[in-house]
Amino acid sequence: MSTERITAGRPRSSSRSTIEEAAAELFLEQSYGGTTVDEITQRAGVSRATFFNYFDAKSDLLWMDADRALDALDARLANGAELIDAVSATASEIGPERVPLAVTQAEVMGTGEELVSSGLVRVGRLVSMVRAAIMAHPPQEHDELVVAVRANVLAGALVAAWSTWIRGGVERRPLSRYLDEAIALVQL
Amino acid sequence: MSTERITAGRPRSSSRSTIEEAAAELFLEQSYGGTTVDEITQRAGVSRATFFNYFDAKSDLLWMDADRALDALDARLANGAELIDAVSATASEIGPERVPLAVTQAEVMGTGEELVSSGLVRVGRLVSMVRAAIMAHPPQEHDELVVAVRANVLAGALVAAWSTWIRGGVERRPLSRYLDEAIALVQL
DNA sequence: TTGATAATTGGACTCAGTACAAGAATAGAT
DNA sequence: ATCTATTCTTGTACTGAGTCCAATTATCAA
Repeated sequence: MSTERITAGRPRSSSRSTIEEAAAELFLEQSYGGTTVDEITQRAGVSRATFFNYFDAKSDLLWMDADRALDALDARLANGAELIDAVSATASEIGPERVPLAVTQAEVMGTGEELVSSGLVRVGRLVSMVRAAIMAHPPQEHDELVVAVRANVLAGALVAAWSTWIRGGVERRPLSRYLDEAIALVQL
Repeated sequence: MSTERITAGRPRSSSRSTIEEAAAELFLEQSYGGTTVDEITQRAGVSRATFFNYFDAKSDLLWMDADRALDALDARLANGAELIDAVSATASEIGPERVPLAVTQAEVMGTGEELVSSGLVRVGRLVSMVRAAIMAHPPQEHDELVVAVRANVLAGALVAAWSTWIRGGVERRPLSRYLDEAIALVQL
């Protein structure tokens, strides 16, 4: 993946996963907003500076699962996979337990501004990826507006599928069902 | 609008517009990221606390035009207007000069995380409004996924139109042309 | 003049995120 | 074993956004 060690040097301790676990615990106990980075690193037995070696922002902790999925999608697209195929393949790796902390937190603490905006950052990333994929497979379309609309529409459908799947609760169908249905709705 | 005075009390001085103007100047001189709230309020001749009486966040200053447009759209929808009509009417009020500071700032300082996320917050607001409007005029559709897809798709088309219009530069056509075209692309 | 109301202000505070230099742990080479 | 390059880790100091609140000030109405 991204964090592959190449040469020698001081090896990473298990800091990353330790931090993730400490954060998950604390968020359950105190909620996201009620937990400081200091508390997380203290429980993880790690210095505060180390936290920012591993995460760009506290809100990254809410979206680790989503980010990993987006990374996987990105990798497939970089390999030249067709967009819809790449989406399907990535979705098939997302089991029912892969509900981002952000969602459980939203239920507990309402939809804070930070929660919304950090989540929308991921949507923005998805839109960028979709647009790049569309432009890489140009079905003779170069009109700026048409490309922009297609990218936003497709990304919007994917997000709708994903969020509906999330809200489906325990008895929901697999994510791929929702995706197929959503994509069918926007295929002209 | 929203800030109509009803009863007595100390009247607002011209703080809001003074702050907006000071901020616009400073952003041009120093860029958004290079300007602190302190500097803005100092130039505006106003206390720092007053700034946060008028704005929830520094990034609000980047999106004042967009927020006003969204307010106008919201008001029309609250009055029961049809979604497409409300969008058209609102768009007709947006002249070629109504390019948010965010866009000019993006050209200067690249697409910073804060710029992206604050902008996407507006997209989120638009999606919410579109979804509410769709559910208020139910063409017998109650399936959660279908509603979510429609809302995201339509909002995505609107955003695509708007951002393409923005990027069109000086010689662009009126915003309503872009919107009509984008909406036509997603009308089934 | 008096009172109610609401804007403004200063000041202290919390916390996320940045910057950087010093220290610690490893692999590989000599 | 020792040295060296590499890279993770940590302490520390700092900036700046956003919150909170009590005190002050400007206006309207009675």
